Amino acid sequence: MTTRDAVTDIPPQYDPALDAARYAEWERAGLFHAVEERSERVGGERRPFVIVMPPPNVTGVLHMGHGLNNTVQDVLVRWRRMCGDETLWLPGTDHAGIATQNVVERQLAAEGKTRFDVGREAFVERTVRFVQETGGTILAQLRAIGASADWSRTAYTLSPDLSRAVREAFVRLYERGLIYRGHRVIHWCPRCLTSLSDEEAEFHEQSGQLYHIAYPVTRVHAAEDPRSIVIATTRPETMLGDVAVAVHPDDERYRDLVGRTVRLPIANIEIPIIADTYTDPSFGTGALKITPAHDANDFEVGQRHNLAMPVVIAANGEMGATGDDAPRVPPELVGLDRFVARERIVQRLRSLGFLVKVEPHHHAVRRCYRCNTIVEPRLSDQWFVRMRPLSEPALRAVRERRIRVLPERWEAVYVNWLEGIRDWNISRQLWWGHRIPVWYCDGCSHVSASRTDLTRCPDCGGSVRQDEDVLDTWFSSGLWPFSTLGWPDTTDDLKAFYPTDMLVTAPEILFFWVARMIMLGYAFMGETPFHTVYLHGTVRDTKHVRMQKSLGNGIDPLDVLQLYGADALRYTVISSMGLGADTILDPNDLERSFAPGRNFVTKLWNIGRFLLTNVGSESVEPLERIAPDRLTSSDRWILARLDAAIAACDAALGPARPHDGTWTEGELNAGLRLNEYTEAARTFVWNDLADWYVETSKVRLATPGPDRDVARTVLIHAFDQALRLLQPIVPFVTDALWQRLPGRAPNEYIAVAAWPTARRAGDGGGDFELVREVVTALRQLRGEYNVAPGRTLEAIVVPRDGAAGSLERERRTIERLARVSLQIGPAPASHGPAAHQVLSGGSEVIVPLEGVIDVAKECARLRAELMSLEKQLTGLTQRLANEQFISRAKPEIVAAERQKEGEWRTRSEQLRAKVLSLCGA
RNA sequence: GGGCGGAUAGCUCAGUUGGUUAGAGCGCCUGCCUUACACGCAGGAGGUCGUGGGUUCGAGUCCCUCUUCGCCCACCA
Repeated sequence: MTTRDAVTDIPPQYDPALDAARYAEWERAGLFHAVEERSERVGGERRPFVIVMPPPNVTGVLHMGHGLNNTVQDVLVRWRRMCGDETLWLPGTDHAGIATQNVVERQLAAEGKTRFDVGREAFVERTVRFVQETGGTILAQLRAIGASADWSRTAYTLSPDLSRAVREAFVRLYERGLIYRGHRVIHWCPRCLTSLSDEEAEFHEQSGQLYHIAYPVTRVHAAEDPRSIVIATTRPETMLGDVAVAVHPDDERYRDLVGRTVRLPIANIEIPIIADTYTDPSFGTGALKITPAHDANDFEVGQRHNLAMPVVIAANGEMGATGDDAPRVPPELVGLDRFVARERIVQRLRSLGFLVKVEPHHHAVRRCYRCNTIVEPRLSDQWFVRMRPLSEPALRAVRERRIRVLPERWEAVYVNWLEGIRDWNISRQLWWGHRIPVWYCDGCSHVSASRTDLTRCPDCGGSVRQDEDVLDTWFSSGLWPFSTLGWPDTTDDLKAFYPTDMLVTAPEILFFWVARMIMLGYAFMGETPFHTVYLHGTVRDTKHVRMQKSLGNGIDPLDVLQLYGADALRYTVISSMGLGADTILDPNDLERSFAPGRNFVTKLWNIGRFLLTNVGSESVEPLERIAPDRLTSSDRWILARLDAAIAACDAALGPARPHDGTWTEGELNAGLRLNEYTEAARTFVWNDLADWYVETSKVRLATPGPDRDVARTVLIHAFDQALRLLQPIVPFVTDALWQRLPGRAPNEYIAVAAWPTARRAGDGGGDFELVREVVTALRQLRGEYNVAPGRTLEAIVVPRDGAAGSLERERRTIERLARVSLQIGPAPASHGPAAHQVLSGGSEVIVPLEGVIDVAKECARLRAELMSLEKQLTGLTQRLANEQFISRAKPEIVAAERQKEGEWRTRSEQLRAKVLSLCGA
């Protein structure tokens, strides 16, 4: 905004429709562009401050979760930018393997096709096109909420650069022996047709049935009594894949049966009874069916006992077996969905008499985190990352305080997870993602992991084929803090900006993403990727249900922008940002949720409106040139309040980084209290600046003379500083106002203006507190006696020692704010019925109200006040008489209590005298 | 099954190491369009800090019990 509108043209509300143009101007001015040479790590002058944005899914659209996450980051980044750091907020998107593939597959399904109908190459091409069409959406939406990211560095996990980093990372881990191919039971999604990591297979509680099934023991000779072993299972369909029944070796009930066999019903084959300590004798019947191909634990038992591992459920979740195992699945069950088959098998068992009983059973089943399908444990070949060696430095980093996790309680969760970490299945049977850079030789069966595409076997020169699978999408996001800066090359960006500083995200991806970034950061960079992990809460509705599009309880941030503007959205989100606290918003009442933000923006706007119309266009002296003795008590007061507000904001935002790479005890949990920061800035602007200082200044601004200039200077200074304090939260309205302040050059932007520092000068304006007390007391009396607003009262203030002068100087302010005609001095010898108010310092306010005052009412009011005060005083006196308190409480607390007691006593005596004179006994 | 967090005004939440008469926003009541703002101003009502016990001179704050809501983790079929 280079033109300054005539003040009369300023509308009474800020118009958020102008936000987009304003943002475009910021971007044009390059305000958010970080310059690597300025980083002190490469010889520059500035400390770097870097946040890498958690990349949203490339085809995603903005929801409130993004809104919250990115607003938090933007506030931090804007704060540090004003503090003079070379600030980089690095944005980007994630190709989001399964998620994106599922979207495109749904499109295909609408055309009646599957991905197999179109083929791998065409499918990937189509997905690339889809990403090109929709990929920019969410980044544009982030601009709309004001995100001050460095868009020139926008990254994408599937870009050529980052894909090179992914391949490099894979090969290095492979070469270090940390990646291996394993044959084992993994989580399989029969809908997505891919394996999943432990984290991607989420537990969901559900009620089901526990089926008790009798497996008849094979008789040794015809005369033997028929016996059977009863096993319990929640998944009867897997029994077709059973290869044994296991009992505990010490279990007396079955000791004689170990080594014999049972006949598996339906499949009608003989399987052995084995002893294994994995079996818990106290659960159910103490006998356990072993299905190595369809249960991870059974797999281990199977390995120990060298058992066969027949697969009886196909990849798509339908019953079926191949080869020698084919006879296990009866023809009528082949091709049935696993859950249909379950019912059939149960019916069959019942009719055959093998079903002993069915019990209701509550348990947790794993579901695919992308499509919610119940995951099927499945035996297959997958690539794994050996995690133990990687987890050690990641654990040490937190234990040795090179990384802090806020809120602190998540640190224990992080540690607990890393301590029990298991190998990470990184291969996915998908088409959308980074193809695994491994080639198999057709001739010599040599396996090569390669940085470049191979066409010939490096060993024998034979033809090769690349592994069909792609990598877990979280593998590439795990490299994000350095892959986005140019790794594996040693780029200037990497030197200037790695390690980054803070990582801001939701706790739900602590394991998926944060922990892996830390592990991979150490693995490849030898250093932590960031020193602070800030985990914020979740956006929920008023029933505390997580906001989700699919649940229909979401709020579209774009609706909020439209109705109330980006600043209102940001203010609302940040002001409720208690450390780790969830944000509750009402999707059915946007007004209620976002009005506070909008109201605050309007208030700020109108302070500016007043100021610009009243300060005038003449130049304003800078505060430094105003001699201290020209400042009034109100000036000194507001400047002291400003200092306090700055200190409170600084304390709430906290240290930006640890001093020497390690967090001290005191700093570990300090800062990032965004709600406290917001509140400190808000109360200053609204309750101090607007309610008192602006009101006080009105008289001075209307009176020509040297004091008018002082008022103009202090007003402009205080407002300027307040805007700076608020810029990170409400960047649009503060920018609009700040640019219009007198003396501002056209190309100055508050986003890169200096963060305020306290002046710590002057006496703090304590005198003005008495003025405020007098005004408040008079207003209360007006209210108490229902004095008509238009009526000017006569009022007498009897000042405490030495207070007369400052009261006299603020006479017109008091008269205006309280609508009184003021007399300052000793109490008149006599006056008619009057209302009295005794103030804290011993000053007294007397309002004679002939004809209006009700003596009885005033007596009642005074008596009530006296009683209340004396009650408090009694308590206080008792406390001060208590030797235990005197000896054990901190001296400063005792001193404060003593002083308070003195004040209260004086006040109580004065009140008592008033009561006696006005009301008699 | 293990662990963690919340329960404070009608609603949504602050309340740092125990120490003034427990605060804010919204809502509510009364009165005001007082020429920056009715998205506002002034005044006001409203809380036995979930329950029961304990430690302490003193507890919303520390300890234990219970109730309740939520979250994370987990190979008991």
